[in-house]
Amino acid sequence: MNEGAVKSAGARRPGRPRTASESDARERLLDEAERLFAEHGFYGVTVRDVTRAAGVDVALAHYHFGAKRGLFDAVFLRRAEILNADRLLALEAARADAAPDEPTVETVIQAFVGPVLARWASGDPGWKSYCALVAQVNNTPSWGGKTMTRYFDPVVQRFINALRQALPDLAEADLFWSYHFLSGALTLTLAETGRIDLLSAGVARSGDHDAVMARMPRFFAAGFHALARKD
Amino acid sequence: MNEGAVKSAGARRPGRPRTASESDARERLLDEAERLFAEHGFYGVTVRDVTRAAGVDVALAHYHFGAKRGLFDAVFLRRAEILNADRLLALEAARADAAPDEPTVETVIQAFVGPVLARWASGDPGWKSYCALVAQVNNTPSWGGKTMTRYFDPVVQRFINALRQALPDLAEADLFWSYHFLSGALTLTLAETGRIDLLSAGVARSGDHDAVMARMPRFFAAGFHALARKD
DNA sequence: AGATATATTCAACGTTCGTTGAACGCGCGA
DNA sequence: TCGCGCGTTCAACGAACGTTGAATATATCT
Repeated sequence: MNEGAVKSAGARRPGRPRTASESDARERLLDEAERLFAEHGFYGVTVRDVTRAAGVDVALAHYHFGAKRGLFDAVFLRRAEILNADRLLALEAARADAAPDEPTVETVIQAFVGPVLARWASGDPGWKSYCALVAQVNNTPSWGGKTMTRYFDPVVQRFINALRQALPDLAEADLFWSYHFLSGALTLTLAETGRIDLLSAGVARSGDHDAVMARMPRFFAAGFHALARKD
Repeated sequence: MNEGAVKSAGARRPGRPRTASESDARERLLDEAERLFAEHGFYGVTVRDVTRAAGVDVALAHYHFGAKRGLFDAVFLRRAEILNADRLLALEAARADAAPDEPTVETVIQAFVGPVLARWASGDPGWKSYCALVAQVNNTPSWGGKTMTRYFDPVVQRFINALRQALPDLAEADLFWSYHFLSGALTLTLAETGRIDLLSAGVARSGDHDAVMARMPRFFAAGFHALARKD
């Protein structure tokens, strides 16, 4: 008999029939890769780390995803699509609520940060990891900008347009820099490094979704408006 | 004769006498490590990458810095001390300018971001790399928070105090979250990933120090004030 | 049941990793 | 001038790396 896979991490039910496409080993590889990449970065994780955590042979990762980078891209793509759909829905809802007016700056920001913060605070550790991963990529100089652009900026452009309509007096450069500030604050929040806990001696807690949601839209709406004022 | 070190990167002047302690190979190792760590992260760079770039043998890195992590820490510490001193000086200058009043929120923010943005835009590639490195560490979940706290937060606390004095009505949690937002925006700026260039089709440029300095203090001062308003 | 396709493991490849002990060169104080 | 200490190179260790071709197990189809 097969005596490999000594410490199988899987909850694999042996009797259940399964079609080829719904392999749960593949899903487990994605989950473990997500967790490990988020914690240690792309180069800080080996393919063997991932396959060991998933309880499968190292060759299986290459069978499903090709090279190591393919595995990373698959991880990054999986939830990006969900997040983009969430955001577009939230933007449309904000537009519907405000009709026949355009939604306010604060409402647009809420539609932008709300979906990701909700997933982040949902209790699903997969989403927590994914958010931390995005934060790291967004601050990676060599290939982070291009990666973020590719996966997220088509939707981001829609939000930029909505912000532009809400702030007709804001210069174009101001608009993009303001979004840039928002993006940096959001990703640092999602990184959840624990620094704010230490700095504030516990007054503010890294994972406090409600605290962020209560402050971020108002804080950044004020910033956008401040740059729009010409004085 | 020695035929190693084929492509020596050094501008080593052969005639100059030098005491043991001012070895420029050591300095070159720090410079190259800084550049490479900033670009690819800690795990994305091998000790051999660094020594090859510095034009020295791989064993020399271990002689000067012990393990790989020692090299990284030496890189991180070198400019942290300079930056902290810069910031304290700027804070004192702001206080002196405002005396006998307390400096405004916008002035304190200026004293916080001004020194690092000035170094960042100074044209010294070493400082550019260092800033990108800090950005990456600040967004690293596993050990980033602790590292930032250790090297920077003693000085940050002084700025927090100054902000507290400028905004007596701001609740403590609001104060720390506001700083957190500022920190995220600043580090994403320093990361200089080029994403904003792509997103704005060139209207905003990643490395544009003047653009950031002209917007950041006003933008974030407005954010701080917005959370202080109780409505 | 037998054939077929997909999923997974086995075993190994060549390379590169971080690290180390010993030797070497050389300026400087005795 | 001798030797001593520091900076540096040499040569190599064992381990771990990403990747691969072939063998094996499992599920589906005829």
